[in-house]
Amino acid sequence: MPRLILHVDLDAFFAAIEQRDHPEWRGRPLVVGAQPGGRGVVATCSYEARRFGVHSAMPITQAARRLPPETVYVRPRVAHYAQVSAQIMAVLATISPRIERVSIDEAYLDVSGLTALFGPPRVIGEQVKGSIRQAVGLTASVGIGPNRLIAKLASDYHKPDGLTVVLEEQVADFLAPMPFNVLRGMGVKTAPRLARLGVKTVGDLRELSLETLRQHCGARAGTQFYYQARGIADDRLYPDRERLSISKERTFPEDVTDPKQLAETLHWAAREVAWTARQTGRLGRVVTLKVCFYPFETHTRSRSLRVPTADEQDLYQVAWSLLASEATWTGRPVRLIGLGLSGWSQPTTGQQLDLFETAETGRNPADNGLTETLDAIRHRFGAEAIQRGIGLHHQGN
DNA sequence: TCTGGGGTCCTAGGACCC
DNA sequence: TCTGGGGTCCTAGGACCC
Repeated sequence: MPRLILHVDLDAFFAAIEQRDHPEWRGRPLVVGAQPGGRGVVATCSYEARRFGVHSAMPITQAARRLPPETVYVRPRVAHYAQVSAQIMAVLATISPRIERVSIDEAYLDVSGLTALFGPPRVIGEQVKGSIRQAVGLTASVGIGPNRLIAKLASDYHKPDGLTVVLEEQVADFLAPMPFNVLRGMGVKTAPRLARLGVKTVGDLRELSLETLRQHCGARAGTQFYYQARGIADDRLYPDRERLSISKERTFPEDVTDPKQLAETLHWAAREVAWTARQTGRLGRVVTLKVCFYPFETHTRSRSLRVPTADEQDLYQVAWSLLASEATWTGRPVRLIGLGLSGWSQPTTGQQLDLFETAETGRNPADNGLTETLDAIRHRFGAEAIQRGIGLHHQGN
């Protein structure tokens, strides 16, 4: 008995919310993202803007050249979109409790057992679209298939406001004529490699042997593509996946060489990351510094701490020492700098638990109380340890 | 022509341990 | 003295996704 997986994807989500909230912007090209002239990209744009060839991830300068003067440009209001998203997810959960939210505007539902209650797959799809429209006044595209891949491709098949059902016996015919780069994991690096072999459609790709695919795409990805081309993919949901890392980064309007400005930005990132970590009850052991130079040359440096932390001073000091220990970076203009925390572990000391208590009181993360708490840990484990990021799992490091 | 910000996953080498 | 192979951790980079 094949499963029935439903994928729901809100149409031009950010742009649709802005047009919903601002009737005067309806029917006009609208871009949510960077301001024209700045550094940045299109996050989402309205269908009116797409008619000019503009799409997500397009550099804003390029988009602005294509779009007419009446175009509306707005900065993303992510917190607001997240609220709308939560409303939608709540409504979806009333249709099937087996739900996996994959991003702010996408979710999978396992609707395998629902045909007895609602009727055939198409009726379930209509129910999903109808309840979203009723709850938040937005349209969504829905795809239903025997697994995640087919459901996702089906929701992409008709946009916007689409509904596509692909039954198991239709999978092969559905896939064969599609451009092969619709497969998951087929990006700007891998696709050209296969295109050189003469592959154009999923049907073409299906002619390649497992060995050939693994040779050109790597063992893992190659195997994935082999099965995807045959419509074989995961049909499970992963509802409660824990976030594995927290990070904050900033691209400067113009490249920066001033160390003071880099330090300030790292301070800001450390404060934000530490705050989020504490609010979600996490202590991390791995601090990662990310730096990007002209022209888009990106580097990361990370250090594993012996004592997990969620303290902004710790994060800042580790990141700064990682930056400072790279002699060849000194003086180079920096385009982007950021900081991440990962490698969660349970709090092991009373002082660490105090961090969360402080977070729960809602006090400003810059509050000195937190630093005092960390001082206690420093005292217990050694100041040098925390200041240097302690790190040093291996001798001689 | 220029490329955000937040993520996940994979690969690969070296260290270390058994 | 010389040798293997597996497993895990750490680190850096890269591809990809929304």
